[in-house]
Amino acid sequence: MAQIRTRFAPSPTGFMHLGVLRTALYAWLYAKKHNGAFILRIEDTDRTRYVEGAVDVIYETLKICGLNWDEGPDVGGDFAPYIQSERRDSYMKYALELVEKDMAYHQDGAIRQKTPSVGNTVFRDEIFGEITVNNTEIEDQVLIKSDGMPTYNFANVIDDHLMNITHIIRGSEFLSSTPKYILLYEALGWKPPVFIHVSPIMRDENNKLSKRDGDAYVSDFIEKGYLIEAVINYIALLGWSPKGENEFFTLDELMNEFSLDGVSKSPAIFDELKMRTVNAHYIRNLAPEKFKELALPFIGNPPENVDVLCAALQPRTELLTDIASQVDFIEKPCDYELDLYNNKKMKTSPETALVALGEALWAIKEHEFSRDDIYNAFKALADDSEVKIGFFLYPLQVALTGKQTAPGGGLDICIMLGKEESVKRIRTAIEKLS
RNA sequence: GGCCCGUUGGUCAAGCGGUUAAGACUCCGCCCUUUCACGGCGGCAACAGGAGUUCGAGUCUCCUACGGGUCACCA
Repeated sequence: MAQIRTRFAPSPTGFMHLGVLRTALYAWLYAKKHNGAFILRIEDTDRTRYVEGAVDVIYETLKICGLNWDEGPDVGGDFAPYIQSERRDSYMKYALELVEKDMAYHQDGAIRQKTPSVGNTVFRDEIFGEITVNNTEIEDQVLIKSDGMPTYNFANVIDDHLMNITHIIRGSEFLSSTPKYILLYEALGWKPPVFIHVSPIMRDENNKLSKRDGDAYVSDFIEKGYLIEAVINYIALLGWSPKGENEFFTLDELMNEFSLDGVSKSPAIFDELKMRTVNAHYIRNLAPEKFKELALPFIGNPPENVDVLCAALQPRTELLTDIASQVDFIEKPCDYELDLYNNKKMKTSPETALVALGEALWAIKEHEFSRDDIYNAFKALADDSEVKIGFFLYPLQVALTGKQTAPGGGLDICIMLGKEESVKRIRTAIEKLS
């Protein structure tokens, strides 16, 4: 059997939409799963929409996603060029061939295909099954516009055939125009490729996820602190479901798992909350060094023991961008009211805090500066006075951070900040309480 | 409006004639615990509606409703 060849054919608009990325992903997965080739072709027949640098955005996005292409404008290939505006001559040739065969005609400077007015056009879509359309529904379509450029549909058919594309994976908005494609393949005497239409990603029940919503671009999500692997994983599952229970996949795993029969027919509503939790999962599973590398830019001036900080931050980070608000105490404790020392569960108050902090000072000074040693000191203290250890550690947290919730308990923060800084902050807190 | 397609919890979804109708996210409890998280355990919650076919229908057929797509010399 011939090699499977899929293609991704975006128009260079300057941005990569999530839905577009998913289509590219499916095309890539399908090709790679079957040891096929993934072709990148730029569809720029509409010169009025040309945007400077837009092609680079496409390259960059595919690269960070790991969707490598086997043929394309930059890497070349046996069927170059891969930019439609550079392929102009071939389109006219086939259009004229159809005119020659009396299957198309000139009109107002354009060339239109003659389409039958009786009978049905039937085709099969791998997702939707067999679809039948009455030919009376199909108008004579324009092949070449009066400016000499091919229409999108015509260029597509020609290019896909010339590039030996075997499977066309694209958005379901093309389902309705597929009969036109079929008619064109028939007129040209070519074998149509396999059609695979994928339903759109929706913002809500009524609207597609779109540029107007402001945050539908891949770049938006990266800026928000998403890991690209998480984005890929999430959108892969939007509209496709794997066989087993596992919902987390690397690109390679997706490639192995991917199968057309798991692709759903109905549109899927995008849920950022869920994508966020997928992202959180990816962040938690990062190697500590990797997390540190990604987190550092968001931390500012790191504390004495940055590794402890990162270890505390990692399970508390869903998006890289929510690190900043968690580390605002590192430079100096946040401003706080004495009331913050009141905690019902810990049975603490400003008064008890004063005592607890005095003990904390002792515990830190008299013991090895390690988490375990200081913990044991507090534990003994707590057991002696028959209180929970939080009786000592919660006030410590407040003194060190000025915050009710922190990435780690009092002791963790203490270790993060280091002995000297901790002692300094505890002293300041004691003054404030006195 | 014509044509094409779709419809399982709030969301993603499994299911492909016989199930107590999976799982994940959200939400709510409980446990763990020095806060908050992580983690563990448990819970709430669905076959759009109506006719058929069948011993039996979420699964097949038809109708209705709702939703999407498309009807360009845009892509």
